[in-house]
Amino acid sequence: MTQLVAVVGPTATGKSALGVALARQLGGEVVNADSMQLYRGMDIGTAKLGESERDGVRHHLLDIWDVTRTASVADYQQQARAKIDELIGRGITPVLVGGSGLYVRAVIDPIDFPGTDEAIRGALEAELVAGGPEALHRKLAAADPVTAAALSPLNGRKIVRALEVIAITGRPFTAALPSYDEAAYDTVQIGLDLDTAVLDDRLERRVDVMIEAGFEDEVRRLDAQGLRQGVTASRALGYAQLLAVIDGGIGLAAARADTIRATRRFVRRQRSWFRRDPRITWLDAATDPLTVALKMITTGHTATAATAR
RNA sequence: GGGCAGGUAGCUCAGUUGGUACGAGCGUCCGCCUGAAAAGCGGAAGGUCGGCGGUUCGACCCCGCCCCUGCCCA
Repeated sequence: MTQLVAVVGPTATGKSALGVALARQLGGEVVNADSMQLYRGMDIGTAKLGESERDGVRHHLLDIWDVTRTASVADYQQQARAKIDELIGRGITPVLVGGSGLYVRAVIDPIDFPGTDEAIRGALEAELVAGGPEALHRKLAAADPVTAAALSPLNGRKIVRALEVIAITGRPFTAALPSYDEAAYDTVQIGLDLDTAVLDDRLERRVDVMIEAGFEDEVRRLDAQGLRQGVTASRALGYAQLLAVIDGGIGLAAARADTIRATRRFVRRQRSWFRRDPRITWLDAATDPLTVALKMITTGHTATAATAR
C-alpha cells in the first residue's frame, strides 16, 4: 500500500500542477519539498502556486520561514515528517512535491543530521573568512583525514560543517548519504522532466513572466524585511540578481540573463542529483503525466508506466 | 578609392621579440553532495591561432596578396 507519493524533478516542468492534480484524484494533500517556497513572501520568484491554482487542495510547509532565517534541512525534515505522519494517520495521502533533492531524501530516507551549534559554527566561519579554506582544510585533515580527503580544500562550506560536527560529537564526520533501499515510507516517486530545448525555452519565458508579474517589487518588499540578512534566501535564483539591480550593480536586462543562465545550471544539478535515484519513475511532462502517474500509483506497477527517459 | 584597428576554443578576449597554444572568463558536458542544497564544490571536452603563397631548419607570431569586421577620411 502506497503511503506517500512524491513528485520530483527539475524546476519548471510542472511538478506543482501535477501534485495538485494527483492530490485531487487521490484525496490527498500536498506537502512542499521546495527549499525556497518554505520562505514567507517569496512567491513570484519561486513560482509558488496561488490560491486558485491550488484548486482547493490543502498545501503544507509553505511560508514557514522568515527570509532572514538560514535554511535548515534538519528542521524541514522534522516538520515535514510530522505533517506526513499526521496525514497518513488521518488516511490522507501526502503528495510530496518539490525539486530540492536533499530535502526530498531527508523526508523519504533515514538520514540523521548531527546537530549544530551557533557558537562553534560562528567561530569556524570567522576562521574561514580570516584564514581561507586551505587553512581550515589542514585542520580537518588532522582531525578527520578521511573526510578531508573527500573534500576539496576549496570547499569552505563543507569543511566548516565537518569541523562543526566533529567538535559537537567528538567523532569523525564520516557522513554518507544512505543507500536507496531503506526508505522511511512506502513511496512512489515520480520524476517529471522535459526535453532540454523545450525546458530551456520555458525557463526563459518564465523569468519574463515573473518580471512582468512584479518580481522586482517583491524583492524590494523583502529587502525591507531583511532579505539581505538571510544567508539562504538572499541567494535564491532571481532574488540575488534583483538585489543586485536594486543596488544599481547591474541592469534589469543583465539580471534577467543571469537568472536564466543560473536556472539552467540549476536544472542540470537537479538532474544529476535525481537521476541516480533508481526508485524514481520518470515521466515526460509533455505527454499527459497525470494519467500515467495515477495508473502507476493505483496499480503499483511502476515498470510499465515509464514513458520518458 | 585611401587610412587605422582587428580577425586565436561555441562566445568575449589574453598571449608568444619565430622553436610543440601556458591560456582566462562565460557557455557546454560529466560528477560530488548529511543542518545555506535555487547553496557549495570537483573534473572533462573544445583551437588546422581568417585564407593562399613566400622567407626560414622551423611561423600563430616576419613578408606579400586576398577575404571578412569595425571606425575614420574621401
